[in-house]
Amino acid sequence: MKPIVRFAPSPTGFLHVGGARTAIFNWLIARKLHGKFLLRIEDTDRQRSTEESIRQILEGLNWLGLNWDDDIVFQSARNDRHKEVVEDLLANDHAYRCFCTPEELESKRLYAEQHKINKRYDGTCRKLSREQISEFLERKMPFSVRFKIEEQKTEFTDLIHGRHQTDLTDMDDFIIQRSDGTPVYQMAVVVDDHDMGVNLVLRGDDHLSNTPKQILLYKALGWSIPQFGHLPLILGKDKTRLSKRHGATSVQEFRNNGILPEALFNFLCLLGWNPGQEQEKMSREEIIDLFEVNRINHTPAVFDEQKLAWLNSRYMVEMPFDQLLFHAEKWCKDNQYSLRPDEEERFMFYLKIIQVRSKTLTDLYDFLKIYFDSPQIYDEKGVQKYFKKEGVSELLKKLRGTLSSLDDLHFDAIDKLDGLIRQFAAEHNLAAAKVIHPLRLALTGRTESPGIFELMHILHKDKVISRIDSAVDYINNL
RNA sequence: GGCGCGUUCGUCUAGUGGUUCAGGACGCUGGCCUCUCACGUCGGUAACACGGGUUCGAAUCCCGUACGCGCUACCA
Repeated sequence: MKPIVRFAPSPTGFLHVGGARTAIFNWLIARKLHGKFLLRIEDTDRQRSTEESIRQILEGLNWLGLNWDDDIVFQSARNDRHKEVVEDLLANDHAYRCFCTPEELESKRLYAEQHKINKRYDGTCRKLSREQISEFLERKMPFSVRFKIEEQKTEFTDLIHGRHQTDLTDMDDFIIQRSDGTPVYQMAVVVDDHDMGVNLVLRGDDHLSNTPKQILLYKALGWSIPQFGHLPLILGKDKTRLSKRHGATSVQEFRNNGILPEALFNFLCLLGWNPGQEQEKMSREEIIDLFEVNRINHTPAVFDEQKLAWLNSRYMVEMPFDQLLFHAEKWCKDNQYSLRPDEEERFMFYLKIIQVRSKTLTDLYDFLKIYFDSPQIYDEKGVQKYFKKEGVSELLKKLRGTLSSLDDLHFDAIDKLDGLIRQFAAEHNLAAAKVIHPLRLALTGRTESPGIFELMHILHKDKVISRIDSAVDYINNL
């Protein structure tokens, strides 16, 4: 049977990585077995749901490449249908009206808690007579609708956890419709999943204990029960549920931090699922191919940002050049930097040598900035170590003199620059490093960078000279 | 409180009764490379929560304990 799965976020915030992973796993099953991946927005909580959140969630899914099938279902638009099903349940005696007020229930609960007795609903309204009910209805008393539990236990096989039995004897006759006529979550999911044809529900572990209730509803309605699979949660470093205080948790934040979608996708897959092979960096196609629900773990996994960073760096390094160029050009355009035709070749070369040093897109952009702009600030430690040394200003000035007397063509050959700097150092009785380090700081503002001779070639004569000048000024003003 | 889920290196995990004094990856760490950084490369580090069983034999099966998490709402 082809799986029809769904992702059903409630639009009360950004797309969380936990939600994203749930979406990914669902998407993978659908794509692997040529089923459908549906999207439903659970916006019944009108207070907390926002348009902006919906936008963010869709954007996050798109960014991760999780395309959905069919039209998006908005739960709030299905109120009438939910009511209709509740009416059926009422008519078939699978549910009953409860006229207890929230206040009454609350005080009963409190009492039960204090006296350490079972605090489940006492079933007052379950025993109401026909006459009482019509009387209450006539008096227009508000009521909620409760599901009548009649079975002793339910049983189902969870795709991830295996056989799962629940003793129903101490479960409440749970509410399925609020007194304002809106359905409660348990009711809405069942109706929507059924109507959407969902036959496999893969969701977070936190719904595991709710599943028996839903199964009861399916049975009462005479609907076929989907398969269920419950994914372990994602935890933060301190092993508690991943939340804002653990740092970045929304897909959007990772995007802003220069993480590539394919890296986050790949990483999230590895959280709780094992491909059954040692290779961990996998393309979307490979993952679809290897994905198996029965290789999903049942242990909660800690979100390891360092490993994500590593994976991302692999994606950066192995990125095809045209893609790298695409990102670079987009950045240039966004920041209004442009190249003269004679610069292009050197710029491409620069891209290649900064690629291996960029662990994120942000790193890449930082390197690009070095190409276009003279250093605005110099690394503080570098200044201490190289600029505050005796005679550095004079040394750079002399170097500037030597370089400025060179022909432009000299900057086209990296090995010539190499020879020149080493010779210059030798003439001043210095180790080459003594010249290279201050020069690097002058050209980039940093203590680390790609090879200095490559850099001189890339920046070419004009930029090299003017940056040395700025550095000399800076040193003289120290 | 009740019910449920879970527990292999710091982290992600492999492992489904013997071929494992537990394999891979990230991290950390030592060397090499070197103008710095990164990459690369060769090494190192470190785990079956605890206690009982079952068995010739247990990380693997069973039972307790501890710890963590979830549900127990007219939240989703």
